[in-house]
Amino acid sequence: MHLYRSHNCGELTSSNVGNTVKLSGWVDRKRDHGGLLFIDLRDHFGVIQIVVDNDNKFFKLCEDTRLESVITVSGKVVKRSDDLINKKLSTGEIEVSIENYIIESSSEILPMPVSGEHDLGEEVRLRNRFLDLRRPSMQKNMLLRSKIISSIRNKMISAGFHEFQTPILTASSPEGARDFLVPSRLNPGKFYALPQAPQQFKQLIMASGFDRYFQIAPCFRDEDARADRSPGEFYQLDMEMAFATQDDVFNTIEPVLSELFSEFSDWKITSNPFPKITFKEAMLKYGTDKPDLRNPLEICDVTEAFLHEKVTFKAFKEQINKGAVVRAVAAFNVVDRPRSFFDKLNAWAQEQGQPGLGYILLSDGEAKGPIGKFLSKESIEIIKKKTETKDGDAIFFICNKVKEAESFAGKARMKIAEDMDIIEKNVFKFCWTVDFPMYELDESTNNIIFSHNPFSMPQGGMEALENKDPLDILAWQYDIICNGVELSSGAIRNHRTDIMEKAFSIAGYTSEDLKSRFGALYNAFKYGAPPHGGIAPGIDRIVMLLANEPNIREVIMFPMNQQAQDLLMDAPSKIENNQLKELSLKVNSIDKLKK
RNA sequence: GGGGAUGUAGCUCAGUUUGGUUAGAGCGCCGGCCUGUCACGCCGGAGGCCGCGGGUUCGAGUCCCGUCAUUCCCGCCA
Repeated sequence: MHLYRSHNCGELTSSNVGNTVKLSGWVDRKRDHGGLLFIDLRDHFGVIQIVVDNDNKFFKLCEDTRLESVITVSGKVVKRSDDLINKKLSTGEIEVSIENYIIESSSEILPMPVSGEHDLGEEVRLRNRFLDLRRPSMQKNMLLRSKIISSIRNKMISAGFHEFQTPILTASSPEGARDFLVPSRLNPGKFYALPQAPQQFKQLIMASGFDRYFQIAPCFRDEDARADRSPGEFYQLDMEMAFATQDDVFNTIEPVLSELFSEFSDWKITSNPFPKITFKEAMLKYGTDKPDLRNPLEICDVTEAFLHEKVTFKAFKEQINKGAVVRAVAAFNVVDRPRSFFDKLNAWAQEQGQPGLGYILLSDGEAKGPIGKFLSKESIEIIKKKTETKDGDAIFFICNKVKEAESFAGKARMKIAEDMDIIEKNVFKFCWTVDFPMYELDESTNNIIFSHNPFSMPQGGMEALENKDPLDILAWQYDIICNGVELSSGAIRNHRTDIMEKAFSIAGYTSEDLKSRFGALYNAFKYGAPPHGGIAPGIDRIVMLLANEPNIREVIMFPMNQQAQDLLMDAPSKIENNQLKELSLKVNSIDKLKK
């Protein structure tokens, strides 16, 4: 018989009754009855009950074995009598009566519970991640992650893509997020950067004549964390296609995502093709470029209704005269809600730093509510028509400068729907946000800057760059959204050096800037580059959605905490002086350093 | 960098509103009892810098100031 096991802890059934088996695993739980002792033995595959009588020579040893110790037992598989069957366990019809017992590795007193599902503090979980990961829910998440990645690889390969690795030690890129830097020993004073994404490499792969590239790519960005943003590093399904239009990219990635989501979830999924919403429309109707379409409420502009001469609502009128707009969120069938429903929303708005959340209630053909009395018949008609509301509905108003109004209306839309409990459940709602603007105005400097990726192809190409107002130019740039979570940005790239120079010059860069900052790409594109485009959905976020976890750390094996510290490995850590010396580095104000 | 929440036993938390005897519970741990449990049960015990520092007070887990840590959000994330 094998040194450690003949079976795993999850596979034995009543068909094995009478067999002598050997099992290894962790002591999940013990129930000591003095004359009789039960051990729940757990491994990756399941849990099985081991039973020992007190006339067994191993009884005392079993009693003394601490939880989470690793043991090897052998014994006979015994059928449990009908009244002793445990239906919660797949192995619940049987148990193993031990004939031999070996402690492979005994456990000290645990710093946190392992068996059972407990709410535990993040810190203790991360510091003892190897224990945390033993818990069935974490085993399940990690397995899901593995299967998702494997499935993605299969789908991409069968769609004609090839996986290539790109460098981890590369050059710092001037655009985008803060880089993680790595000092070079052989080149004193110079630094590598970890890639924020393999963006330039994948475009170089296209310029190198490969047709369809993908990679489960590690990406590194030194930015602050969020619940859905792991600090430091994350993974993307990075992909790029030669001779591709925007629709080609959509038609390629949509089936991958929808098949993936239906493979790993029972929830309803948006059918292909996913709806496409322009950036402009998204900002108006949803107040964000990542609309959560599970929420049926929409925003619309009703500025016009408040301009009417008979409207006496000065608070809005004065702001409108200064250039503000009024956005409305219509909430259907809320007339019977208690006053507290509206008061709570108003209080919430004030917590958000707003003056409040004004509303009207349509009832008996009239507009009631705090703002109702200021409105004229005509203006109410305009509002009803624009918001498509009727008696029984309420309309909430937000008046502010366009950007602020959009953003707060977006928040209010979600908050109102949450309070109404009308956000659709158990469903994945996908959409594309398309037609992002190529440029935007930097409000602090009044300069025109790239609004997203400077390598996106402007819609209309050179002609648009030469003739249009830069702020009106759209880019072949798109995001894919699921339930309000941005899974990825992508773009059709600018593969023409002449259009690139023009595009950069509009944002205030000279052709020398372009060459020095993005020399490799610029150079490569001088010698014949295919039109190309791609996208890079975030793997961690996909797994998070499919695992239905609210926090991305639940689907990452060894995540860092919010301060970008690995509590298990104690990273980042101090290094020896001779290491610094070898790298020609000196650390300033060392007394300020923590620990 | 800014804002909110939290910080009490190894773990999860109560106690803080209204300052007042020796700071409690469950799990875990140690000891005892228990032959059918499966979150086993029962009895007993150990375990506390109430995050840290300062202040107010006769007296501070509780009030005030500061600070640190964890977390969520804003900024940031082409």
